[in-house]
Amino acid sequence: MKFSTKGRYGLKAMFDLATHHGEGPVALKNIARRQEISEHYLEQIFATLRRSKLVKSVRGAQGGYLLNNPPEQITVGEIIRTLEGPIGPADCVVDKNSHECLNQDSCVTRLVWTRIQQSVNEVIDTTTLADMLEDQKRIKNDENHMFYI
Amino acid sequence: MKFSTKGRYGLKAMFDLATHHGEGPVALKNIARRQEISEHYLEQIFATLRRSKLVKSVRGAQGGYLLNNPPEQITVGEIIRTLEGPIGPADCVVDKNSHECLNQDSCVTRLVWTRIQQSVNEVIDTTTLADMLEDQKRIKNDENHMFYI
DNA sequence: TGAAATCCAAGCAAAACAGTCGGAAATAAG
DNA sequence: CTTATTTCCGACTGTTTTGCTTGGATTTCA
Repeated sequence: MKFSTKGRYGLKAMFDLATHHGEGPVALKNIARRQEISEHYLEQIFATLRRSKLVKSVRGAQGGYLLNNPPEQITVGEIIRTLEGPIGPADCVVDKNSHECLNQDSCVTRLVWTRIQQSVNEVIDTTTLADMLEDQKRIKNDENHMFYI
Repeated sequence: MKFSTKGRYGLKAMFDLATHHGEGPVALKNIARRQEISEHYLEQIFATLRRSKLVKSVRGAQGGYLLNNPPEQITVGEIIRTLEGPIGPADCVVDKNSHECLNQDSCVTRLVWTRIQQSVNEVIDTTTLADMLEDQKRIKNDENHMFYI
């Protein structure tokens, strides 16, 4: 029940991009340094993000990546699903044609998986990069950083 | 972001046990047949469940497993955490001493992971096996089974 | 005594994970 | 025009996790 590094690094990197939104292209090298992620590995992640139109790239010297939409219009859910695939605790709630639910009894456990899936969706689909920028402001203003523990 | 077969089979098996609560020991062979799970693999799962006192065993012929507490007192969360370990989308919200959060910026993404974790906890910690038995009654009463789709 | 069950320890193939490596192509700056 | 910078692309690889299987030992009821 954990996300892989693709999803975790990807969200960090997208948030990094959001903090530099409006300042022109950001080079992977800088994101990699700030977030302590292998640059080559980040390349793979950004290839996926670019193909799904969450970012756009500028090639060549002084190039880099930019958000393809303002932070208000990019949800955590879009980022994570792009990098992790569809979210759900079991195949039978992700893939309609799963063969795990032949038994009628198992439909009840499926109900549990569905509830988990929906509660995760609720969080990730209602949180945008702009919301995260707001969160960061609040964290920065609170000197002892206690409220989020 | 998926549970492994241990968690998924484990919940199915525990629900199976719950449906036979009060009828004496249930043999793994029967659970395995009903839920279409390898019997030997189920053994491993039940070894874990037994060590964490969610079930008790009766050895020998006519033996089997029983819930160690009534279905009202066993939550989905207990079962899943026993079999999957602590739940959370990233190490930094599961393991306090994780080294992933050195950068202050990353605390914001951590806030997202925490919200996901809490919303999953809310579901699994408030659902008991007794709730699932109730769900099954509702499903059985609804002939066309449409409400849970 | 024997069948039915849990208990226990190992082993193992396949898949997923988390990268690395080497170079090609594009572009801005000097 | 050249060079440094940067994205782009594809292949490869070691490690870990997953999802079992196998083979037996032990307990207990009939």
